[in-house]
Amino acid sequence: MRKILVTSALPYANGSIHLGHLVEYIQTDIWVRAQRFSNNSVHYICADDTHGTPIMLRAEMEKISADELVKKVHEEHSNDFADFNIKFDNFYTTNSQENKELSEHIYLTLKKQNKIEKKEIEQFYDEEKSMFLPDRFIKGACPKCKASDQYGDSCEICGSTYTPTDLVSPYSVVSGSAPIKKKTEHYFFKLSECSDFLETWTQSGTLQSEASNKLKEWFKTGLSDWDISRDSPYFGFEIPDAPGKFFYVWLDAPIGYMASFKNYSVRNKLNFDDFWAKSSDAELIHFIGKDILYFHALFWPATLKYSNFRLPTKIYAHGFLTVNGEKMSKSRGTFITARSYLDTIKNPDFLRYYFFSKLNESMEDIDLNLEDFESKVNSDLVGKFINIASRTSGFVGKYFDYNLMDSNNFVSKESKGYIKNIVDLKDEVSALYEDRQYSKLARLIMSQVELINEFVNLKEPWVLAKQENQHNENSELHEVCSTALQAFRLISIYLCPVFPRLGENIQTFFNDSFESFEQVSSSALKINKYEHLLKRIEKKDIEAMVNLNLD
RNA sequence: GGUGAUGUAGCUCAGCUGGUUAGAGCGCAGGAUUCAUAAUCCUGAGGUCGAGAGUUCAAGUCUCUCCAUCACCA
Repeated sequence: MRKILVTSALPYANGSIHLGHLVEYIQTDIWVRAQRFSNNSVHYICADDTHGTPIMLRAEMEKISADELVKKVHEEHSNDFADFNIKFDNFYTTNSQENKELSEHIYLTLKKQNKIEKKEIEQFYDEEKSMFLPDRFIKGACPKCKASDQYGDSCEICGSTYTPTDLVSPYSVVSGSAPIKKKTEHYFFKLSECSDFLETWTQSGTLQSEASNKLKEWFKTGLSDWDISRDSPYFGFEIPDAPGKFFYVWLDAPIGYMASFKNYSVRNKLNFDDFWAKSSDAELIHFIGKDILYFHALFWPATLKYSNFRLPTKIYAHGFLTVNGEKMSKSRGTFITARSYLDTIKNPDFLRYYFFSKLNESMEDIDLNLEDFESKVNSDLVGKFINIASRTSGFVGKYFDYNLMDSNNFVSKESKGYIKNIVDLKDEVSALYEDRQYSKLARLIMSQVELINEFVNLKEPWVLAKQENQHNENSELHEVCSTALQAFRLISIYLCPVFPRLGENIQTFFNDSFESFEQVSSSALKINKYEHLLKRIEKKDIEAMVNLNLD
């Protein structure tokens, strides 16, 4: 049995969860559930990422303290995740005592290892607010195309990139005043000294090959040292022995994985070191978006290594979500929040299945086409999959008092064959989950579903049912319906990690509890009266969802 | 500007190390059926595999150039 610690990236406490976020949480949650169905021991950890200037300023705008804001958002995020059946073992916060202690410990160890140095740098400063400004908080006209109100790092209109100094008449987003340049002392993690280690490590099979290739490019230009401090005022942890200096949010964010686990391990009597010490034999697997590969594949392993912790076993990066083929957009109503989906479409399983049917192991972007979403999900899930149970269970109730034939007692070669084929898929199914080849798995399983419907059409149980002698147990009618329903059960076991809510309904229907892929070697002996397991998506609900997200 | 990726039927996507008439699902057209949430099954129409050139007996699959989209970097 493998011992696995899994993380999803920490959502920033500055905004609501949207469908783009959910690609990752759904991908990870399916993976975690599937691992449990493969009888491995998994701990699934996450937290809110709570520090930094944007949080500080937003709290100010809302006239509450940063702590209050972070608490409020944590509750919102927790509810969103819970309602999508993203089942973290711990959803914690980086604004915690555990995280503070671990961050300090790691920093001090790095310092002892001579990996920290102080350098004087020049930064933009807002005199009116008495604070240093990140690039994103300086706006002005683009030097190239003169578009107004562009950010300090790049122009959204013409796409050119530059530094804030290049802007025409720059101003601080915070106060509106013109920023000045000011010198200050910052702390740096000497990443340049870690090049050799990182270059080897990133090519060692921990990353997808695409990701390794991407990183090669960064090594070509050479790694520069990493600025890990920010000046007061800043919402975060103050650096030990450095009054007025705080850890940059990206230092303590990944440490939040450890902190969340620490908090969880204490409550669940697990040994922290079993998972984080250098000698740990547990796997550590990070699911992330490709946009933060840089942090997870360079800064994070370097941080861990030189503070004497274990390194990640795998880093799995996924692509972005587009909606109807385009970047999510507020003006088109395609910047869809998790909550608006839940309020209109209600059932999280639809989105979970849709993402499942499109995700693979690569970093390619995936597209949510809303029309495709509606027809595909209705057709696959309701039209084909659920239909198997819906079209056969009536006969079983009416003529056989809800009793099913045990698959082992099937006499026809066909029935035996269908069941055996599905049972034999077990290893392939669990391997496809493991490798995150979800879309391939979806096709594999749907092809089985189609075979069963085909079989039912061919055997015409409704014709058999007209014959009196078919109403006895173990008749052909009984065997045909039992074959379909046993197959339906097996497929449900395979897909249970994908749609937990539908899975619940199916388990109730069979009076069974699905926990492991091993259960495909058993049969169900009785069903309950069939009630609709799933209600289809309606076009008007999708429209309502889009409308809710229009600016 | 540099780097990486993507570009296959109306839509969403498969096509491993190059090898018979390029596949699936959805959608569409026609038919079968009525057990089932107008669900299911069969048949069919639809593609110069982004464009051009090259290597090869043979290229969607390799090489080069170009175009488009996306991301990252200075």
